[in-house]
Amino acid sequence: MQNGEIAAIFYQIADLLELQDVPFKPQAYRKAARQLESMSDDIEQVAKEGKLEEIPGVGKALAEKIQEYIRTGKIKHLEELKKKVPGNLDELLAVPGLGPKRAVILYRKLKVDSLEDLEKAASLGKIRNIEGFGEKSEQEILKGISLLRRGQERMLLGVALPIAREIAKKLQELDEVQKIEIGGSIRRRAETIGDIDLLITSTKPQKVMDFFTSMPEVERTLAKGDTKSSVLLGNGKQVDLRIVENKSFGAALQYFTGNKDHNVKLRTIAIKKGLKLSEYGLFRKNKLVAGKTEQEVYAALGMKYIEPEMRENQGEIELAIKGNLSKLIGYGDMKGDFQMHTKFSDGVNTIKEMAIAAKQLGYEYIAITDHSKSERIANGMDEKRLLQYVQEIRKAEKEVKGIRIFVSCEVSIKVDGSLDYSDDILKKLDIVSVSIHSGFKMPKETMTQRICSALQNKYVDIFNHPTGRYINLRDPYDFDFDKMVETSVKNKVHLEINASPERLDLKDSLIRRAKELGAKFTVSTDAHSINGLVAMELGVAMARRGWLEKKDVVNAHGLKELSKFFKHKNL
DNA sequence: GCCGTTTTCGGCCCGACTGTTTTCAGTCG
Repeated sequence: MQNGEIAAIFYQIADLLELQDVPFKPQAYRKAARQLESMSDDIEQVAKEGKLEEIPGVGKALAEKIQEYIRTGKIKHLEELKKKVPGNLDELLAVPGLGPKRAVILYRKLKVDSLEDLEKAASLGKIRNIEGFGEKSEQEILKGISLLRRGQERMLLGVALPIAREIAKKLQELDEVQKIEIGGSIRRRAETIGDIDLLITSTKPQKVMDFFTSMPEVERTLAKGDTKSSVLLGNGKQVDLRIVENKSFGAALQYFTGNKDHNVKLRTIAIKKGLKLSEYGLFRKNKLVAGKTEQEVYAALGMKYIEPEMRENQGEIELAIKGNLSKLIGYGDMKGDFQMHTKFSDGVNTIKEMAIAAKQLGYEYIAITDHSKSERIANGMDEKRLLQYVQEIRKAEKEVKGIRIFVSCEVSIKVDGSLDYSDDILKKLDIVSVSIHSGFKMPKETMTQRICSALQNKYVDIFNHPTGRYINLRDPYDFDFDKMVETSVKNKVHLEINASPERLDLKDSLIRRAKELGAKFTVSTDAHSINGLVAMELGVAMARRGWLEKKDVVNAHGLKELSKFFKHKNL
C-alpha cells in the first residue's frame, strides 16, 4: 500500500505551501493526507478503478498527483515547491509553538533554515531581539527542540491508556471535580496516541487547575487558564485538561474526542440546519439546543449516536444519518482467548496458572498456543515435548475445572510455505494457529504464495498477527493482503486480531477491508504471562475500530456455538 | 485545492492561551 507514502508527501506539500503563506491549500492537502492514511482501500487499486475523486477531500488536481506518484514514484509539484523554499525550513514547523509566520521571519532576519541553525541561533541569544519575539520565545524554542528530539514518537495505546486512567483517577478524587472523561484519540482507541486529553466539569476550576499543574508527574506547565491547561509529563508527553459547565459537557466531550474531520463534518451539517456547533453546545441563534450529553447532540443533528471508535470520518456519519450503523462488538462480549504462551515455550506462567487467571476473567475457554519447534529462541517444542504438552494441558483442564482448555500451538510457517509440524502431528491438536516468524524480507509475490500455501493446509484454523508489524518498530512484511484474505475465507481460516499492545495486528483499516471480503476474526492476547491477558481490551478496541459486530468474532461466542466456526471439528 | 438539496464561485470549524503587545497576531487542538 502506497497510501502512507502519498500522505507523507501531501503533508510536506502542505507545510511548504504554508511557509509561502498560501491560504486554504494547506488544509486541503492535509485533509486528503489524513483520509489516505486512514482509509482501508489500497490507493493503487482505487486509482485503477478510476475512483480517486470519490475519496473525500480528493478532487481533480490531487487525483492527478496521486496518479503521478503511482506512475513515477514521485510528485513534481513537491520538487518545485522545495526549490522555492530555502533549505529545510519546513523542519522548523515541527517545533511546538513555532508556526509558518514566525519561521519565515527567522529565515528573513537570521537566515535560519534548519533545525540545527535554529538551535544555534537560539542558544546564542540572537532570537530575543527580533521583532515579535522575546526572551521567552527564545527559551520556548530551545525547549521545543529538545522536546522534539526526545519524545517524537507517539505512545502506544496500551501505554497511554493506563497513564490517562491514573491521572483521571487522581482528579476524580478531588471534591471540586464532578464529571471526568478521557477524550481525544485515547477515547477513540487509536493505536497510537499523541497526547492525553481530559475533560472535567467543576464549580471551582481554578482549584482543579492548581492541583493538575502541580501533580508530581508534571515536569512543566505549558499553559494554565480557567478552562484549559496543558502540562508535560516526565516522559515528554503532553496532557491537556479542559473544564466546562455541566450543560456543555456532552458537546465538549464530542468536540474533544474528534477526530478533526469527523467534527468538521458535523459542524458543516449543523450550519446547513441553521445551527452552530461548538464545544459549548449546539445553538440555534444564541439558544442552546443540545449539549449536556453526546447522545443529545447527535440526535439534534438528525443522526444516530456514533461510538467514539468509529469517529474517523470514514463514512460513519452518512450511515448514522440513514440509521444504518452496525452494532459494534462490546468490551464485555469476549468468551475466550485463542492465543497465549506458557512455560512450555516462552511464557512465564504454567498452563494451570493461565487457566485460573482466564477463568477469573469470566472466560468459558482458552487455547494454549506454545511455539513450534523451529522457534528455538522461544524454546519451541519438538514432537516429543509436544506430546508431553498435550497430556499436561488435558491434565490441567481436569484440575482447574469450569474452563475448557484447548490444545493448540503457534505453528511457524516455514520459508517455503510448509508448516513446522507434519499433518500427523497437527491433527492431534484441537485448534491449529499459524504465524510468520522468520524470513520477513521476501519479495511480495513469494511472501503471498508462502502465506497462502500455509492457509490451504486443511488443519489450519487461525492466522496469527497476519501482517507481522510492530508499531513504531517493524513494518509489515510485503504481501498481497486481499489475496491472503480471499484464501483464508475460502479455507475457513480466521484472521487474528492480536491484542498485544505493540502489535495490534490486524490494524483497524485492514480489519474493515477483511470484513468486506468476508473474513471472520478471532481476538486474542498472545499473553506471555497472566498479566498479559488484560490486553484483550485493546484487541476489542481494534475490532470496534474495524466496525466488527459480535457475529464477526469467533471468540465472542460461547463454547456451545464454537464448533460451527471450525472445519471438521468437534470442539 | 475542495465543495455544493441555498452556491460551479466564493466560501472554507471554532475558540483558548501566550507573548509581545497597548489591542492582537500567531499557534494549537
